[in-house]
Formats: sequence, C-alpha cells, structure tokens
Amino acid sequence: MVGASVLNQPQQFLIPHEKKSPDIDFNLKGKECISLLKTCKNMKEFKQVHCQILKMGFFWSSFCASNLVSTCALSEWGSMDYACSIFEQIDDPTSFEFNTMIRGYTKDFNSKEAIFTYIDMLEIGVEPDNFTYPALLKACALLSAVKEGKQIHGQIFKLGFVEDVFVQNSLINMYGKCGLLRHSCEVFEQMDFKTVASWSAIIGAHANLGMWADCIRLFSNMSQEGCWRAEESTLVSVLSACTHLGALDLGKCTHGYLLRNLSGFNVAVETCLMDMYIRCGSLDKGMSLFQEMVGKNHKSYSVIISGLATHGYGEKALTIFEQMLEEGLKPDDVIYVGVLSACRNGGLVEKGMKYFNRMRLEHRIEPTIQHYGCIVDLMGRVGMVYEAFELIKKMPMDPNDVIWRSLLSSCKVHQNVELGEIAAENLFKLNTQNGGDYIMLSNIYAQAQRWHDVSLTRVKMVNKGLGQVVGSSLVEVKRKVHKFVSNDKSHHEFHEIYEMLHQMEWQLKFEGYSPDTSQVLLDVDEEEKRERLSAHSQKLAIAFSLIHTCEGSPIRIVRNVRMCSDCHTYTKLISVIYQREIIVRDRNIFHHFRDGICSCKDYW
DNA sequence: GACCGCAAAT
Repeated sequence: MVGASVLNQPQQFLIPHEKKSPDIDFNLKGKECISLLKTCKNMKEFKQVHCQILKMGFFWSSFCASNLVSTCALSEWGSMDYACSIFEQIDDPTSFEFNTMIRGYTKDFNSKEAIFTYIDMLEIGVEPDNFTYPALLKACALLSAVKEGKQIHGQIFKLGFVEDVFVQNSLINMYGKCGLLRHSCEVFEQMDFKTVASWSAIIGAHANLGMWADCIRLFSNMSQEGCWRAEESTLVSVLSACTHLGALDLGKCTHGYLLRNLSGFNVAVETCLMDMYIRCGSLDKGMSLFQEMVGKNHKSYSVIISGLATHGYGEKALTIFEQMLEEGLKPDDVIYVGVLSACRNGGLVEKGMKYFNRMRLEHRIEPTIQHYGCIVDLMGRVGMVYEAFELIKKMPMDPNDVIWRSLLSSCKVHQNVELGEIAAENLFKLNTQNGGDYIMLSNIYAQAQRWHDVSLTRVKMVNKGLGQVVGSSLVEVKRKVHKFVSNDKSHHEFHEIYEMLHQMEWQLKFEGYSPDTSQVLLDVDEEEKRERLSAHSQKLAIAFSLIHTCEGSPIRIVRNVRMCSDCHTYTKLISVIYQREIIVRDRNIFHHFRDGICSCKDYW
C-alpha cells in the first residue's frame, strides 16, 4: 500500500520501504520507468509512480531521477515546487537536469528562477550544452532581459555554440522580444542554413515592433529563398500584418496557403483569419467563417461582436451576444466592451443602458473605464452631452483622455461651446501631447464664428510644439499596399492620379458637390483651401484605385486618422457616380459607402 | 541504456 504521508512529502523518499505490496513491480527497469511516467495524467498519479520508483530504490539509476524531474517539470499538470524537491535530492546533477529545470521555470513564466538555475549550474561546474541556451534565451526573451541576453550571447560565442541553428533561432527571438531588431537581423543574416523557425523568428521580431510591411516582405523572401513549408505560427504573423495594413488580397492568399498546406486549423488560427477578414473590411467572409467554426470560444465571440459593432451592425452584434449566452458561455469584461460599442455605433441608447446595468447586476462585472467610455460616447452621440458630463463626474475612477476626448468630440457635433471648453480644459491638463485635441477645440470655436479663440487655440498648440498627425490612407492594389498622404506627389503615377482627381471633381460638381472649406482651419485664401481639400489622402487613394481596379469592384481604404466631413460627403457621392462600394476603415469604425449612403449614418 | 531542444496568435 502507498502511504499518504509519502505522497505529500517527497523529502521522505529515502526511507526504504520494507513491506512488499503485490501491486508494485519491484523489477522496474529504466525504460519501464519512462513508460510508467508517460501514463501519468495528473499530479496524483505522478506521486504514486514516484513512490513506486522509490520503493525499488531511488538511486538504482540516476536515469530514473532525471525522468522524474523532467516529467514533473515539463508536464502540463506538473509542479515546479515538487520538481525542485526531487532535483535537490540528486547528488551529481548533469546538464540534462539543469536544462529541464530551466525549461520548467520558463514554462511557468518564472524566468528569474530559470536564470538563477543557470548561474547555479555554472557555479557547481556543470558544463552547459547546446540544449541549455535555447531554454535560457527563451527565459531572457520573456523577461526582456537585454543585459543578461547579451552576456549569454557572449558565452555562447566563447563556448562555440554559435553555429547551432536552434541557438541562432533563439537569439533572433530573444533580441526581437527585447526590441533590439538590429541584433536579430545580424544573427539572421549571418546564418548559413535557415530553417522555417528562423524565418518565423525574424518575421515575428518585426511583427513585435509593428513593422508590418517588413513582415510581408520577409514572407515573400522566404519562399524565394526556397523555404516553402511555412507553418501556422509564421502565417499568423503574416495574417496579423495583413490585418494591420488592410491588405485583404494578401490575407486571402495566406488563407489559401493555409488551406493548401494544413489539414484543419485550430481555433486560434480560425479566429485570427476571421479577424483579418473583418478588419480588412470583408465582414461577410468573416461572418461565414464564424458560422462554420466548431468550438467557438470567448475570443471568437469577442472578435465577431466587436467586428459587427465596428461595421455598424449593432443589432446583429447583440443577437450574437444573446446566442453566446444561450450556449452557456459566461460573458467577460472584454465582450461587454464589444456589446456596448455595438450599442454606441448603432446609436442604441436604451439598449446600451440596459446592457450596462445587466453587466453589473446580472453578470457581476465591475465596469472599467472602457465601459464608461462607451456610455459617455453613446450619450454624446445622441446629444445627451450634459448627461454624459454628469456620468463622468460620477465615475469611480479618474477620467482619462479617451473619456474627455469623446465628450469634446460630441460637443463639436452638437455645437456646445460651453461643455466643449470644459472637456478640452480637462484634456489639456492630462498633457497627452495630442495636437488633434487642439484642432478639435478650434473647430468648435470656428463653428461658433469665434475666430479670435480659433487663433488663440492654434497658437497654444504651436507653443506646445504640437502638430496635427499627418493623415494617411492605405490602399491595396494587386496585392501591393500603396500609401498616400495629403497633397502627396511622391507616387510615381502622380500625374495620372491628379488627372483622375480633376475628372472626378468635374463629375461631382454635376451632383451638386461643393467643397466644405470650413474643414481647412488655416489662414489661407479660399482658393488654396479648395486646393488643399481636393488632395486629401483619401481622395488620392480613391483616384488611384479607380484607375487600377475593374468596374464594380469594391475599394478598401485604411486610414490612420478620422476622416474629415468633406471627405465623407465626397466619398458618398463617388459611390453613386462610379457605382462602387467604398469601404474605409478609420481608427474606430468602418464606413461602408454604397449608393450615396454611409453605414455610419453620418456619425463617426 | 537514454530522457531535453528553437519560432507561436485571436
């Protein structure tokens, strides 16, 4: 029989057991020990096997001890405390045991202890091997420990492990995670033989820093250099790059690649694909992926709900949310942000309030500042600016810049100078260095014809050394992403683009369009205002797409800042004249322009 | 006698 006290106290395992038990195999050999350990599915079973091995004499073979440590340290159900107590009983630990301990600590995100284990190893005089460094570098990557990482790189060099491809890949990753991309690239370029993991690591390093265009460039180099067998993880980085760049065609190719090379995806990849389609503007495709998905989890629901919300389908998002509840999944705070933003984007005030209360009372979720942000925005949107202000005052936390900016923007739409000034004052106190906030306030003054305040605000902005963020528009044509900024003349086809722009304007005039020059708050004459307005980046991107895409195909644009109301009106008319669906993603939502109407119902 | 590796997301 196995005693309970032994089960719970590993330190007793040196006490020999005298009583023989019929269910214990006393002829346990090394290989059998491994196969026995492999059958363990939890800590309880492991402890039983542990006892069984002890009874036949623990130090019969150090091999048994090694395997006990590695099973306990590396299994899903394992415990590092327990592994440690076994490890400490080993008289002459080898590099194998040390490596196992380092990996185990790293797996538990206890990178500090992993590094200490390595230091112990050196002090005891155990030589690290080529298995030691990948494990250790991973620990440094998790901690973003640049100093340690560099020191270890030096040791790797001295000990001659620098040619090991696993070590090289780990170095690329470590430097990437520490933000030292240049070092990652150096290691990568010096490699004689690159594996899929090397490419994955270097692409991942660029993805970590948001260098999306480089991710895609590297991905295409990868196949050119003969590395074809990309794996899920590589493609996830690529998909993520497509998502950020709004590169739908490339995302579709990646999807195809996944379909051709893998049999069945896991939920994470499916959700990632769904997110890519939705955030690249193809809501339909994302929706059908969602419906075909088996084993939907919180993340998948979260992606679809906030996706529907950003595309302006508030009601549909709420229906999916109800479905989720029916399936027995418990909502969390993230999903509720999606739900409340669905109400906000759809202008559903009553429903928004209802869900806000339900979140607190029924699902016992404490509202975070994001939830309050949604409600403030929701109230502001429908003109309840004073109510929104009251709510801000009652919030249990200090309002942040997002909250005040939201109120400020509502005050602009509903032309409320008094509250706008209060919102701006609070916003400026937070010192977020956002030039756009000053522009917003000066817009409010401009609408009220208070020109003196307009110029005062602008002077303040300049004195603070702030400027407006340069607005840009991305558009993908033939799997290549083109970027335009206002008045851009750097594109090699700029003559054709400006020619197209003139044609478009000429046709727009027939539809009764006249540029809304109030959007240009510069001290320049009317003619120059018109000039500046006519070459906003979004208009350039539309002109470029009209030249290069076939009739009737949709145009998808990704913007870095909110579009001005002139661009909004302009795009609505273009969608009628050229019979195109134009989908514009700005920082917050999607605008679907079709037949002269926008899905945002003219509120954004 | 032989046990361990790198890259990895929504």
